[in-house]
Amino acid sequence: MSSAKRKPSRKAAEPRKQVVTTTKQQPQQARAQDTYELILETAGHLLDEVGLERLSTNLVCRRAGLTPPALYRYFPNKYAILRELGDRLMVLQDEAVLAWIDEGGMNIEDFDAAVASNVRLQERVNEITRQFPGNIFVLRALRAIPLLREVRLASRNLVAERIADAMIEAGHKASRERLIEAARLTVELAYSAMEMALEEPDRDAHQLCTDVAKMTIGHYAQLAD
Amino acid sequence: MSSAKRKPSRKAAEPRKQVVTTTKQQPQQARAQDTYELILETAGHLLDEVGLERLSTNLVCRRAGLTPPALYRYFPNKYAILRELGDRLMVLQDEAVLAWIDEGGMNIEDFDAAVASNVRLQERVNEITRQFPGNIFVLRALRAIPLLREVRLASRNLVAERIADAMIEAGHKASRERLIEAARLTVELAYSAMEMALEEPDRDAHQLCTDVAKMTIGHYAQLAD
DNA sequence: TGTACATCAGTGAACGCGCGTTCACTGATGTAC
DNA sequence: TGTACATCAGTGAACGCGCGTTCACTGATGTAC
Repeated sequence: MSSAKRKPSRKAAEPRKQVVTTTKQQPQQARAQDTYELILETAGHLLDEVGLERLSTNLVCRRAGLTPPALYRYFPNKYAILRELGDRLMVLQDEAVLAWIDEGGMNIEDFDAAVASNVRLQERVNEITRQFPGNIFVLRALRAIPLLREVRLASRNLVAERIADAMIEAGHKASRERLIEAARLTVELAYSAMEMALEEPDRDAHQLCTDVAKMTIGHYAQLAD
Repeated sequence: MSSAKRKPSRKAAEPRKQVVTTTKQQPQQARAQDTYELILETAGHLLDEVGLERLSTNLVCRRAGLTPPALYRYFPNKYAILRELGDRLMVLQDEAVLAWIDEGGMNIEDFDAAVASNVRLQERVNEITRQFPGNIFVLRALRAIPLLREVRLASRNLVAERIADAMIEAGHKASRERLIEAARLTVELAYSAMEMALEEPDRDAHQLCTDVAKMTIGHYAQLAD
């Protein structure tokens, strides 16, 4: 579809947005999967080294020992790579949250115990993120690049809905809409704290998680009037 | 200094970081100030149109009706422009917060009244930001570009300290360090909510501010044990 | 189990473009006397 | 109040570079019989 549309090739230096298809092309056969992974891994490490702005497809190729057409076969541009990285990080985080809910992480009456449970979740998610190559830069890209924002928002909204549903099951009185809205905000708060912990490592991460947990649990409690 | 170091011009494609001096050059004489402002204004509007990634010095020049050396006289690169824009937005926001503190916005005992006061501040800051050209993109740049992060953090830390001091004056028992730490988190929460309101305009902004205010005031109250 | 062939995966080399940056210059603004 | 000169502000044109992208091709992997 994108290749078909590219043919006409207007000569005018048009201001049109040239909507970048972030969907990647044909993925696999045995060794192809390896290079696909190699590209992602290389990009992640390059992010840590040169940052978001200086990452380019050519640079990834050089570093991965590939020629551009090889990369091109799987990713139409650097945003497609970032999108895949962002997708994967979000999925990992989401899984941790959903597992925590399934384990009953939210079925706790006592305030302090609920806070402690929430802290455990945050620290688990933070650890997962810390081990992900290019973590901070991927998170920044998810905020800064319009095409990737939807990945972030989709993840946040999914998690917020599940949290809301779990609260309803636990007998919370507020409406589902209201709970989702509240959960979105608390998830954003957790994101912020995670980025703070990653970007300012001299900060007391445990204290940060505890504060976030107290604000979160307190907010849900307050919502029950 | 940077020009002196540039002379040797190694032929090797070095991986050295070439530290980008974001400090701008000589600013003013009568009309020069106008072009300086024109550059910033043009950049702000271009951000809204093409986004952060496609903004370039050449593009700003074309749009502003200037030749590259004219821009170059004041800004060594596009990051310097973004830095100045970010600086200005942060200063505007900070002034609003400090004015609110001076007006006694924090000297309120009653929970609901304190929440209402906090909401008023947030809405004032949001309005200031909304009127700033390129607002969302400037905020994203402040998160995504390493050189600009310090601008954001400096603003956040300044505001957090003032809030902590105001709380101490109002008789809060916790230590200054602890209060600053808490304030940093609540300021980040306010940033997040502001970005949410800007990026997802169909959201109920007033409700969002109220939730943030409740979490914030609740957190400080809880800190007093 | 081996050969013949189709499809998949990656190469080597090159392209046009816009970016950042610089050159030597002209025109505008201010100032000394 | 007017001229002469220094400094400031901006022009026009060009450069090298790396980026995104594409071409026609070779080599690897799987499959039919």
